[in-house]
Parts: sequence; C-alpha cells; structure tokens
Amino acid sequence: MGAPKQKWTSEEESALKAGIAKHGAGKWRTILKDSEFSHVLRHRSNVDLKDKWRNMNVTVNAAGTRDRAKTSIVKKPRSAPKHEGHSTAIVPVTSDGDDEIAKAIPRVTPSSSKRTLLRLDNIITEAVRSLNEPTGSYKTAIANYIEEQYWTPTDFDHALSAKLNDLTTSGKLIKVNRKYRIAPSSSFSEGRSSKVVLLDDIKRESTREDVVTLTKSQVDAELARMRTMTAEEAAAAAARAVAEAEVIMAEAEAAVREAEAAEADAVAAQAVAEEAMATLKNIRSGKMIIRA
DNA sequence: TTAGGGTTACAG
DNA sequence: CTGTAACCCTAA
Repeated sequence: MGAPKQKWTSEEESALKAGIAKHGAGKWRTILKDSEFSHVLRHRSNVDLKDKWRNMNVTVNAAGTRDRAKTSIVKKPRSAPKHEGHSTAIVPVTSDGDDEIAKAIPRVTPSSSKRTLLRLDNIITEAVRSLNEPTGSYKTAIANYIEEQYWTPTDFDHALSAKLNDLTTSGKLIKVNRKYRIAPSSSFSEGRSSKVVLLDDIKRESTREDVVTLTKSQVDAELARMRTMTAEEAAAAAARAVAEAEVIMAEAEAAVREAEAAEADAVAAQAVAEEAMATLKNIRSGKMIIRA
C-alpha cells in the first residue's frame, strides 16, 4: 500500500527536459536542486529523473527510428565498421574542435505523439532568463552564454541578431538601451516560489511552426552518446546521423524557399546541419575524437 | 551519485 | 498474456 505507481505529469516531464537542456543529461542532482525545477520535481528523486529520462529515450528510439528516408535521400552507408583495426585511431584533428562534443545535451521527447523541438527562440529566451540581469543583457552576453552551452554555427551572430529583433517585435523580449530582457507579461511572480512555465511556452511555440525540425539538439545528443560508444557503434551512429542531417538540411532549404518571410531559424538550422554533417563525416572517415 | 540491470505494477 | 513505465538494487 505504499506507492501504487506515480506516473509522470507533463509538467514534470517539461521540467526534466528543461533541466537537462540547461544542466545537461546526467546531472540529476543538480537539476533537482535547481530552484527552477525543485518545486515541480519535489516528489521525485535523482534516480527517478534518471529512470524517466531513460524511459523517454527508449520510447523515442523505438518509435523514432522510422521517420527517415523521406524524399530521395535513401542512401544509408552501412559499411563503416569492418576494417577498423588501427585506422580508427586517435587523431587530434583540428585541435579547436575537441570540445564541441562534450557540452549541453538537450533532447527531443514525444509528449503525446508530436516532436517537441528546441529552437533558437527558446535557447535565446533561456539564455536571457538564465543570465538574469535586472536591467537586461547585451547581445554579446547572450551570444557568449549560448556559445558556452552550445556550439554555434558559422553565421550564428547574424541569425542571433535577426532572432533577437524578431523576439523583440513579437513582444517576447523587451529591448532597452541595447539590452534584452524577458517580457514581464509572461508569468513571473515574486522571487519566492518560481513557477516555471518555460516548457509550456516552448510547446505552444513549437506546434505553431514546426517547419524546421530540431537540428542541433538531436545531433548533439547523438554526438554525446557516441562518446560512450565503441568505434563500431560510433561509426554506425555517425552514418545514421549524417543521413539524418541530410534530411534536415533538405527540410531547412525547403523552409527557406517556401517561407517568404525568410525565417532566420531556417538559415540557422541549415548552418547547423552543415556544421554537423562536416563533423560527423569527419568522424565517419575514421577521425575519431577521444577525450581522456 | 550515477549508470545499468532487474523487478513490479498497470494498460492494452 | 505481453509490453511499457515506474520502481528497486547495486556496482563503480
């Protein structure tokens, strides 16, 4: 009669996902102690978070393995793991790219049956919220914060500027003297009990325009998982990820073409996908990056 | 504390 | 009866 089974609510799932997006997967205790989530997750333990995250990933893996090979991209190079031996050795690569892999690990989850996605909007919002500067944060500070937690595409600065402007005009952010802050209209009581609606907002936004599928987070999670894989598994995963990135790129391109508004998101997504593909192809070609 | 294996409860 | 999700145990 102790505990029948306490099923996870969508609020708890949202808090968990937000926590992972901020602190990274595996930092369960950190997420739990974060004042932003401790309220929602007060009945859960760090082990609960871990188990829930595992379950979510399992279901995603089981159900998400089918949305590949959509248009004409059907080539699946399944010929990587064969002659590894010593060709898959540790190669220093370009030195500056050795840290990109071990960063924040956002993830996608099927709350109901739809793919929730983290986009630049949400990342920016999170950045501003996390910086928590009373008078607002400069664009450089926001960019810096995002670069700390994620890796940035080539034309990230341009995309960020466009998106900041967009968020300001749409009322989600307030710009004062070149500083940005979260619009107060969206739920923010006193500094006491912090009610986090964050993910709810994200969800609503996502359902509105899910033209560009999640890119960075998805690939990032894949990369993070590769670190704990063997060479063969990593090669296979890289092959899959490359195929996926190609699909994403195609989608992003189509989005740019179709949306006359020329969403900065699509541009950013394309850049991200390109970057990811380059990285992944590097890995696939035998340049395994291993950090001690 | 966390990751992973194993177990129990519940739904289909 | 079977599959999934929450829960439990333990090594590292």
